[in-house]
Order: sequence, then structure tokens, then C-alpha cells
Amino acid sequence: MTNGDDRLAPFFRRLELRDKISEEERAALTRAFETAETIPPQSYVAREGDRPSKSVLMLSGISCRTRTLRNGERQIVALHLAGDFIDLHSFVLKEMDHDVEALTACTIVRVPHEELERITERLPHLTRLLWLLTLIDAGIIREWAVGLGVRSAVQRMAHLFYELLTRMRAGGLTSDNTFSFPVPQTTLKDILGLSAVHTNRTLMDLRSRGLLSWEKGVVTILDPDRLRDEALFDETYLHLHRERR
Amino acid sequence: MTNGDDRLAPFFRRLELRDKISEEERAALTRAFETAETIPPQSYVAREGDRPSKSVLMLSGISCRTRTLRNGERQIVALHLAGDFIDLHSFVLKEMDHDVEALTACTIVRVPHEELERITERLPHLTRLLWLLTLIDAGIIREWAVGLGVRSAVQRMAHLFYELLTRMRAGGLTSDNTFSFPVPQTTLKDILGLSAVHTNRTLMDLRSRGLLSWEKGVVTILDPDRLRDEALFDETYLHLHRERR
DNA sequence: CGAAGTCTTGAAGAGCTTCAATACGCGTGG
DNA sequence: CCACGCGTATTGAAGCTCTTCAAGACTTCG
Repeated sequence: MTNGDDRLAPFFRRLELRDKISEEERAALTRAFETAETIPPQSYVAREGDRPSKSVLMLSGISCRTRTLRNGERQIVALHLAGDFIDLHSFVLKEMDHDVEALTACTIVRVPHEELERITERLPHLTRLLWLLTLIDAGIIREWAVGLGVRSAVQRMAHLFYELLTRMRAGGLTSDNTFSFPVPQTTLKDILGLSAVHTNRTLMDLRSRGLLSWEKGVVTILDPDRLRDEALFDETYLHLHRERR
Repeated sequence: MTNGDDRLAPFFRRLELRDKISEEERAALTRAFETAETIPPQSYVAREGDRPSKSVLMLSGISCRTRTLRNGERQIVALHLAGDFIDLHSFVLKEMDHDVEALTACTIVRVPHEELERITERLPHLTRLLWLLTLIDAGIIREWAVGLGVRSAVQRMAHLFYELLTRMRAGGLTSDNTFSFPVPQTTLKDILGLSAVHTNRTLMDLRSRGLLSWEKGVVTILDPDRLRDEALFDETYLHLHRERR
């Protein structure tokens, strides 16, 4: 990636939120990335069973990790936003155990695994930060699992929207509790583990109670405090604080 | 930990399953661990909000990660067996976002975070392996989330037992498809996200169909193939193959 | 303007939860 | 050795949440 390019800004913002990064670290990362590409909605970034030789960082758009069972049932196990490293996992795990799919058009940059290996050999602090990013993802899926296990449909949906608000805000992707979320309810259903019908009814419920609106792909959280309470939301798992790591 | 001590064997076995480790790496790890301790059942290894200065490796017993919501609902988000590093996470994340609880008496050893930091500074390959261990945990919770989202109660329970069989076997903790699992059904309920009553009924179902037995804390998988099919189980997510990492 | 996808609503039914009661297993004390 | 008590397991029955099936409305786009 060429120098002076600031398309990586959302990613560095993500990192800086958790710890200070040095000029050397920033330069090493910038050098490691290839040029940006755009991929269309519904395209796959990686498929289960693949052995990618590069990892992918998202500069814009929304993508998801998804598992499809033999019986055709599908569960989305992560949502990725601008600035997220979407399959840093594959650098360490080697084989993909799920699919990664673009939900909207996405701008991505790839980084060869050899470059990541070089980073782990030379820049231990940066390595720990990359490790951190993967563990934050793990924390998010843990919290989703809690929701799928013990939260009701309404709580689960409230939690998802409040999490999105928090993550979008941290990434500078909101204004006035409004953010772009241009996906169909079918996608929501696969995140929440609900039927399409009940997803719709649950959404209508949140809307009718004035907690949020969602029209033409734009979500507005109308009453953040009530939504958070409804969701039993606790932001600890997002690890949004800066510390020496 | 004193030299020549082979209580770390189950842990090294876990690592060796995924990649070759050098003598230097093995020595560095062995030195890093403190002396073993035993902790009683139901005791907490770490609590949500804690900022541990050491990470914990389990040499024997069964422990779990668990999240309790404000309304008292509880979900278990991981099970750890002998040889598992149970909160390597805290080294990178710093603050605990869930509890870690011993389900049985456990033998544990601790490793100070400064030692782990030293490892990341000097031994990049070993660092990648430790990173790997945390990502395998993340893969397991992803698969649990899939179960909580789209698998039925029977499929989910079948999946749990088949996963345990596979993990226990990989850790050398089985003989003839039998392994020790001395926890009450109440614990199972918190793993599966079911009520106590339905957990019991689901278990009775699996038993009556001759898929498994579970008496006095000992599980025997009577028909592994049918159990695996029932569970829609696919072991990719356990990453049990050895590769250059 | 028509067609395809998405959203919304109604109604019946399944899976799971809740409430309630009984049975079992095990350690303790009489 | 039996009686008691407590935690765990099991079973019955009613009820609620969510699913499934089905139909109609809205939206977007050629």
C-alpha cells in the first residue's frame, strides 16, 4: 500500500483505541498491506475449508462470518465493520472453519501471511495487539452465545442493536445515534437464531415502543438508555479502554 | 516449576498436536510456570472485572467460563479440560469479562504475565502457538453459538457429548469411548441454554436410544457414529491437525 | 407496468419452559 | 443399621414463546 494513504485510518483508530502504536509499527503495517479492492455484496471473502495465504482487513462495508450446517441451517457468528480485521484467524489457524461473506459492497485490503509472520518475528508489541483484536472478536461471539442461550428474542435483538451502536460509535461510523445498516431482515434472523416471522415481530415490537427506527438501511437508536436496559447490555466485553498491552 | 516435572505433559501434548515445539520453547514454558496447586470444586479461578497478573493452565479437572446476567440468568461459554490454558486471554485483554469457575477439584499452575510477555519478545513461533490456542477456544464457542442458534435441544446435547469425546480423546483422557464427566445436570443446562426439565428429558432421549450412558459422573458414548450424525458434527473447528504455524 | 424480492400480518402447532410433585442417592446422626 | 435430610434426578401437566404455513402488501427496478 502506498505511503501517505490514509484509507487505513479506521483500522489504526481501532488499534489506537486499545493501546498506543509506534511509528515503526504503523509503518510496518502500512507496508504490509496490498492495494485496496472492492468486492460486491453476497460475494465470499473465504469459504470453509479454504487455506488462505493472505488475511483481509475491511476498510468499508459490512461482512459476516457464517456457518452452514449439512441440513441447510445457517448461523451468522460475527459481524465485521469498517476497520475490522476479518480473518486474521486464518494466519494462525491455517484452515477456515467457516465462511466469510460480504453483506454489502466492501472495500478490503489484503496482507500476505508472510508479512504477518515477519511482524510476529520483529514486533512483539504489535503482535500482541493483533492477538488482542482476535480475542475481542472472541469476546463478542461469547456474548452472542450468552444471548442465544439465555436472552429472549426481544433482549437479543435489543442487544445486537446496542452493540452495533457502540461499535459503530467507537469506529466513528455514527452521527446522532444513527448508522448505516443496509441488510435485509433475513440476515438479522441468521444472527439472532430466530425465524423470519418472529424476527419481524420482534423488530415491530422494538419500533412500536419507540426504541429504534430502521428504514432504508439506516438505523436510529431513539432511546439508547431504555434499549441498553432492555438488552441487559454491559460493554466490558468490547474492551474499549486503552491500556499498556 | 522444577525441571524434569512431567505434570505439564497434557499441555505439551495439546501443543504438539498442532505443531512441533523446540527444546528451547519447551524449556522456556516449563520455567515460566509456578508450582502446581489444587483448588476445590465450585471455587472461582477469576471473576468478571478482575485484572489477573497471572494466567492459569489446568493440569487436571474440569472448569468453565461463565457469564451471569443482571437478571440472574447464567450461560456457560466454555468448558476446559486437563491441558487447557484457561485464561491466556487475560494476558492480552487485561480485564476479565466473565468468570472462570472450577466444576470439579482442579490442579492448576500459574504463569506470570511478565513471563508470557518475555515469551512474546523472544519466541515468536511459540507466541503464535499460544495465540493459536486462544483461537481454537474461539472456534469452539463459535460452534456452540451455532448450536444455540440453529440446533435443536437433542442435536445440541449430542454435539456437546461428541465434542467432549473428541477433545477428551485428543487429550488422552478416554478409554473405550468412556470419560469422566462428574458434573450435575444443572451444569449441562447452563451449557445448552435449556431448562433443567428439558435438559433431563433430552438426556433421557439420548439414553433410551442407546447413544450414550452417563452414570456416576462417567460418560460412555455407546454409538459414536449415530451420535455424530445426530449432532451434525464436523470436527474442522477443533483444528486437530499438525501444521507449520 | 409487471415481476421479484422483501416486509408484514394471521392463525395453527411444535418445542421448550414453568410449576409441581415424587423418587432417588448419599452422607450424617441416632 | 435404619432414619432423616438435602441435593439431584425424574416425571406429569399446563402454558408461553417461537416456528411454520399461508396470504397479502409494499418496494424496487427493469
